[in-house]
Amino acid sequence: MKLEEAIKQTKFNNAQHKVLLNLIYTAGLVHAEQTRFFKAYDLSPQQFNVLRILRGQHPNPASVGLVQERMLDQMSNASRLIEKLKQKKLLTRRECKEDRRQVDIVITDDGLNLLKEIDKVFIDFEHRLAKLSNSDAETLNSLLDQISHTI
Amino acid sequence: MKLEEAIKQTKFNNAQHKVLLNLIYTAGLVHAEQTRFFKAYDLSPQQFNVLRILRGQHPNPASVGLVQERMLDQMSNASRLIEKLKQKKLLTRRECKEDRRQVDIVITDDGLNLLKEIDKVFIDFEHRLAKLSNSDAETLNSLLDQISHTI
DNA sequence: GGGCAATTAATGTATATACATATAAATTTG
DNA sequence: CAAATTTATATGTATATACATTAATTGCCC
Repeated sequence: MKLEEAIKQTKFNNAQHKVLLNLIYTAGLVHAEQTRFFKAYDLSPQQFNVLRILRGQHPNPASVGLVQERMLDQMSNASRLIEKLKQKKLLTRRECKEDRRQVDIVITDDGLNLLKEIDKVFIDFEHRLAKLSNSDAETLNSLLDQISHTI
Repeated sequence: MKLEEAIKQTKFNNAQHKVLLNLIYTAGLVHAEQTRFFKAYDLSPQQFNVLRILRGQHPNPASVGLVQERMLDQMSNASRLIEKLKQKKLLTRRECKEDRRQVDIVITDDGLNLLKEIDKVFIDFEHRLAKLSNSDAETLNSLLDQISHTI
């Protein structure tokens, strides 16, 4: 559902004001769909994000800090997210030999298999969410970049 | 900071995949800035949203349901948000005479004054966040509409 | 009018998040 | 090399959110 219908408002102060509402609204929709999608795998979108980061490093370990700096929203709970994934046996966490402040985090075979399973349907899912031509998608990316670049 | 720098990733599967990351990322930045902005008024962005909805109805009362359906993200805690604003004396809540299941919610003079104060700087703040030409802003709105329309 | 489904709001609960602080190890500095 | 500083991670706490459930009231249908 488009913004106007969703919030029952047809007039906006200006296009910039509407952009901000639309951005938050649309991102919220996308986030909700992603949450629903990943629920079938007992993951949150962020947990999936972390697993993908770990796969990118595999077979090398990653530290909590490395995961955190690559996460989409860098809040302070990478620790707890990782703990959750460890409980599900999707990653291992052990003290780093070289720097005992750090922990070595490695995705497990279970984690890799889960990602492989998700891979099968993930691209289709993303294209369903972002139903845009390549050129529209590129335009959208560049406009979003304009915003994030100045914040 | 742009997406690529923020998540230290320069290659994406395709433009659609990047759009989804970019959308969540940029909306997160905007949301964080809004949270920071409203903190000076001891409000959350959602609380501000609720106050504006109530001002739109003033001097008529609004029900919890009406507020909820106009909110940007319609979660289930409109009740609790309203309770918070009542504690701050920014609105009043009383049983609705016509339908005793409902409650009549009205913004107080304190609430209206607070909004008036925020109004003074809010447009500038929004233009700083969405630094786009009118035509770019309109393009962005239409691309976001394309996404939300199909979800 | 009595019983039942639908509506409205509030609450319970688990998890997520923001922000501050704590703890421990490494690094710098005098 | 000891003290102070910085860095890496974990934890505490308050609030936010998603989702399910409850409680009260209304409207409907017979």
